[in-house]
Amino acid sequence: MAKKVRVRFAPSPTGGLHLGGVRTVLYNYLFAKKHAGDFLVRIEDTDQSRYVQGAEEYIFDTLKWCGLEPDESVQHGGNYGPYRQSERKESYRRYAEQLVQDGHAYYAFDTPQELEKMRQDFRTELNPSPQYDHTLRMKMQNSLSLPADETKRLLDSGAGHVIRIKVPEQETVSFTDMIRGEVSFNTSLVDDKVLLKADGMPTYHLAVVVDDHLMEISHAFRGEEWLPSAPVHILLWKYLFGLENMPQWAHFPLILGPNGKLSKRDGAKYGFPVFAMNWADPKTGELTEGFKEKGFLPAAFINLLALLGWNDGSEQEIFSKEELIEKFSMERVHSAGAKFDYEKAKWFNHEWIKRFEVEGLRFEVESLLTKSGITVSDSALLDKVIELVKDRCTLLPDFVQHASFFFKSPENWDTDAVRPKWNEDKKNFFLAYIEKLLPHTTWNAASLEELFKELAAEKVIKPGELQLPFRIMLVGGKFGPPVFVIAELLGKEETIRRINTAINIFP
RNA sequence: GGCCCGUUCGUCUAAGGGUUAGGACACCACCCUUUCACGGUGGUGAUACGAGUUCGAAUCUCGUACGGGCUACCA
Repeated sequence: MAKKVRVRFAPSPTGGLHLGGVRTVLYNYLFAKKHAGDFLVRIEDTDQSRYVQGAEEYIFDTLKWCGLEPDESVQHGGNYGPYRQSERKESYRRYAEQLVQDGHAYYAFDTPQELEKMRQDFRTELNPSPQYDHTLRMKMQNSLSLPADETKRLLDSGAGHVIRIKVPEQETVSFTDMIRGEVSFNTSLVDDKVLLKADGMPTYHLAVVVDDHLMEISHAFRGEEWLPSAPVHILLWKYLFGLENMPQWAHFPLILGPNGKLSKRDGAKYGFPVFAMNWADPKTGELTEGFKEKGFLPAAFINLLALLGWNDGSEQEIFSKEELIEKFSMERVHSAGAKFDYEKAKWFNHEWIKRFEVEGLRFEVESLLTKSGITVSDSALLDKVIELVKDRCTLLPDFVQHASFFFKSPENWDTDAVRPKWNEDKKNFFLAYIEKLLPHTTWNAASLEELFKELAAEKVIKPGELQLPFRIMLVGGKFGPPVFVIAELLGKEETIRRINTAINIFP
C-alpha cells in the first residue's frame, strides 16, 4: 500500500537561500504536487550560534516570491508541527537515549580541546583527518571506554556530554537512490557522528531521521553533499523505526559555479546573482543581490532552475509551473552537477518577458518607472508601450530605458551621432515638417511616414539621412521602436515640441 | 590521504547497442531593419583516455585520468 507522498524541505536560517537551495525546494515541490502530495517546510535551527535573525522570514518570502508555498509550515501550523527544531527538542533526546539503551549509541565526554588533541595526535601523512570511529573510540572518554560506575558518576554530576552513534564494523549499508540507483558504503569507514549535542539539541543526522518519521515523510530529497552521511541516516532508520518504514531517498546533483559548488562569493566575483532575493546579512551588513531585484520574473526563475539538472527529454525549454508539475519526474533528474550559466539564465527571462501579457508586466514596469522618477499619467499609453518594447527587454529594468522616453522628454541627446551629417538643409527640413504636421489630422505612423518621405523628396534629401536625427530628437539616442510609431504614440503636440527643442540644440 | 558521486560542443543538454551524434545559450556570417532589438537562414564546435564484450559501443564491463562532494558538538 503506497503511502501518501509527503516531502519536506529543511532550510537552516543561517542567511540567504542560494540557487541550489531553491532548486531543492522546487524539485521537492514539483514532486509533491505531481503526486498530489504534501509539501512541508521544517526549520533547521539546531545550531544557535549560526542562526541569523530574520533569515527564517526571508526563506518564506523567497518561497512566496517563487510561488512555492508549503502546505504546512512553521507559519501555518499544521498537524505535524511544531516545525522548528528547537521546539521539538525533547523528543530528540528520547530517541537518542533509546539508542544508547539498545547499544547503538553511547555517551561521550570529550571536550573540544580533547577532540582537537586527538586529531593532532593521530594525524599522519596517510590519514590527514582522523575520525572518531571504531578504531579510536576506545581511546576516548566515553561510556564504552569508561567503567560503568565512572560513566554514571559523570552523568550524575552533570558533566557535559554528547551522544554519538556507535557505527558497527564491517557491515555494508546500501540503499536505492531514486537518481543514482544502488549506493553502498562499508561501515568501517563511517565515523561515530554526534547525534545529540551537549546543549541537548540534535544534529541534523538525528533530526532528519526523527522528524521524517514523526512527520510521516515518504520521500526525502536533498543535495548531493548529503550523500556521504546517508549511511548514518540509514543506520538510524534501521535502529529506530525499521528500514521498511524509511522514506525513499534522492540526492540532487550540485549546482556548480565557475569553480566548484556555487557559492555566495561566486556571485560577487563574477557579477551575477546567486540568491533568489536580496539578502542583507544583519551580522555583517553585507548585501547579496537577488534574482528578483535584478529583474527576473518568478516564472523565468523557476523555469531556469528546473532545467539546471532536469529536462523532459524533448526539446522544450520553456515550461510554466503547471507544465513543470505535470512533466517533472525524478527519473529524469541528472546525476552529474550542472554549471550555472548567467547568459542562459537571462535568455530564459527574456523569453518569459516576451511571452507575458501586458497585465502581468504592468505593475512591475510602472513601479520601476516611478522609481526612476517618471510619472505615468496615461495608463493606456503604458500598456501600448509595454507591448511595443517588451521584445527588447531582457531584464525588467530594461523597460526603464525603453519606455521612459514615452513619458518624459529626453534631457540628453546623442549629438555625436547627428553631428557628421547635420546641416542647414536638414534643419530647414524639420522646420518645414513641423509646418506640415500642424494641420495634419490623421495622426498615425503610416501617414506621418508618408508625409516625411514626400517632404524629403521635395527637398531632395535622402529620407534615410533624416530618420536618425528625427529619432534622436524624439528619444535622445539610437534605440527604440520605429520612429514613426514613436511619434504616433507621443501625439502631435509632444512630437512637435520635441522637434523644436532638439533643433536648437543640434550642432 | 580516505570514502562517495560524476564525465557528450565553451555552457545546459538529447540520443537508454545501429543517427551525417540532435537542440538551446554564447560566438561568427548573411537576410530582415536607413536606430536598437525581435525574427529568419547558415556556420564553428563534443562522446576524457585505454582495454574488453559485441557483427556493431556515446550507450554495457573494467582500468586510468580528470572534476566535484564529504571527511565539525555546521547544515
